[in-house]
Amino acid sequence: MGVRKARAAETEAALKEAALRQFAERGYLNTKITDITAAAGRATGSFYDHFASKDALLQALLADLHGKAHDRLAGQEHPPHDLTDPDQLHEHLAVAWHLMRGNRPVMIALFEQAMAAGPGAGRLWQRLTEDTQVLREHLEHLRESGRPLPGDPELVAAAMGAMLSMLAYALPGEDPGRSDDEVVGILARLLLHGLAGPDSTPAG
Amino acid sequence: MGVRKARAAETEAALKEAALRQFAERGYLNTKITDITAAAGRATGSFYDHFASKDALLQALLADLHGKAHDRLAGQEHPPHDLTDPDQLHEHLAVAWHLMRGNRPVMIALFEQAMAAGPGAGRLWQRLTEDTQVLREHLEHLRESGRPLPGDPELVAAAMGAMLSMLAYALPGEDPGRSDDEVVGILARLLLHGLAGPDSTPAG
DNA sequence: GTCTATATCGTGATAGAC
DNA sequence: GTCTATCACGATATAGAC
Repeated sequence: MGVRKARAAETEAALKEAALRQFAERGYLNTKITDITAAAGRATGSFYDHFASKDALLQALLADLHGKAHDRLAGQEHPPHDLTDPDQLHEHLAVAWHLMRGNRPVMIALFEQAMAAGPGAGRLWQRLTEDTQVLREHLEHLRESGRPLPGDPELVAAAMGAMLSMLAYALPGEDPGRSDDEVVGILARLLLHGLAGPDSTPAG
Repeated sequence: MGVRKARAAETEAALKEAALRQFAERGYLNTKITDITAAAGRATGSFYDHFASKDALLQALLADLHGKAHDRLAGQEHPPHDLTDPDQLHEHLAVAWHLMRGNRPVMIALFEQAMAAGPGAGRLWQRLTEDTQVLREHLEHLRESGRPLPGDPELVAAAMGAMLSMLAYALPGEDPGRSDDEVVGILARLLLHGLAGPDSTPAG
C-alpha cells in the first residue's frame, strides 16, 4: 500500500473514531458532519471523500462491528439452550449486554436512527424482533418441550430485548457504583424468577 | 366567551388535534410545524399565535394530559401495594400500559424528545427513574418486608419501566392479532415469575 | 486527498396586510 | 386572529485550488 493510500486510510480511520466519540457524547442525531470533522482535525469537505453521508458512515461502522463479531464468534456452536437454566440465561444476557455496552456508540446511533424514522414506520419493532430472533427460537424450543412460557415467544423475546437495549442506551456511560456484572446479575434474576423470586410457593 | 375568542380556541384545539395525529404517524422529530398547520387546515403563521414552538406545544399537550389524569385519579388512595400479588401487579401494569397506549402520541413525543437530547445528557435515565419512582417505592417496601428482590430497587424499577415504555412505543398502533389485555397478561406473568414460571422448584 | 469557500436547501420564525 | 410572504439560520453537500 502506497503512502497516499495509507494517509487516506488514516483519515478515514480518524473520521470513524471521531464519529464514535461524538455519537457517545452528543448522540447520533445531534452530531453534525462538522462535529465529526472538527473532532478528527480535518476539513469539512474531506468527509465526503470517504463517506456519502452520515448514514453511510454508520453503515460502515456497523460493517466493522460485524467483522469483529464474526472473528470472535467464528466456529462457535450455538446449540439450543435452556434459558430456564440460571447459568445459561446469565451467560446469554452477559454476552448480549457486553456486546451492546462494548459498542455503545454504534448502538446509540442505530437506536436513534430507527427512532427518528417514527413509530409509524414500524422500524423499531422490526429491529426489536430481528435482534431477538435467536432468543425467540430458544423460547419456542422451551415451549415445545412442554414448559409453560409467560406467553407468545415473539412478544416475550421482544420484551426482553426492549428492556436490555433501552437500559443499555439510557444507563450513564460510566456508572461508578454499578458494575456491568451487577446489572447482568439483577436482570438475570428478574427474568428467571420475576419479582416473586425463586422461593415462591406454587399455587397447586 | 366572545366569538373571537371562541374561534381562537377552535384553532388552538385544531392545531393540537392535528399535532397528535402527526406525532402518531410520523413521530415527533419528523413532524414539521408546516405538517401540523397543514393537517389542521391553517396557515403556517397562525401556529405562533398559539404556541411559541413545537416544544411549547408538547408541554401544552402534556398539561392537558395531566389535567385529565388528575380528574380520573382524584381522590383515589394509593396505599403500599404488594407487587408480588398477581392481581395487584397485573392491575398496576394495566394502568400504566393503558395510560401510555391511550396517550400514545404524547408518549411518542416525550420519548423522542428525551432521546434526541442524546444519551450523554442522561435525560432518558432521569425520565426513566422519575417515571418509575412509585414502582421503586413499592419495591423498597417489599424489601423492607424481608422479600428477596432481584436487586437494587431503582434498577429493577427502571428495567420494568424500560420494558414497558419501549414496547408501548415500538408496538404497532393497531395490532389486529394482539390485544392490550393479552400484552399486559404476558408482561405480568413474565415480571412475576420470570421465564421459569410459577411451578419452578425452589432450591432449598 | 485535502483544503477553503460557497452554493443549496429545509425549516423555524417573523412582518405586516387584512 | 388569521393570513401571505419572506427573512434568517443551520446544516448538507459541492466546486475548485493546491
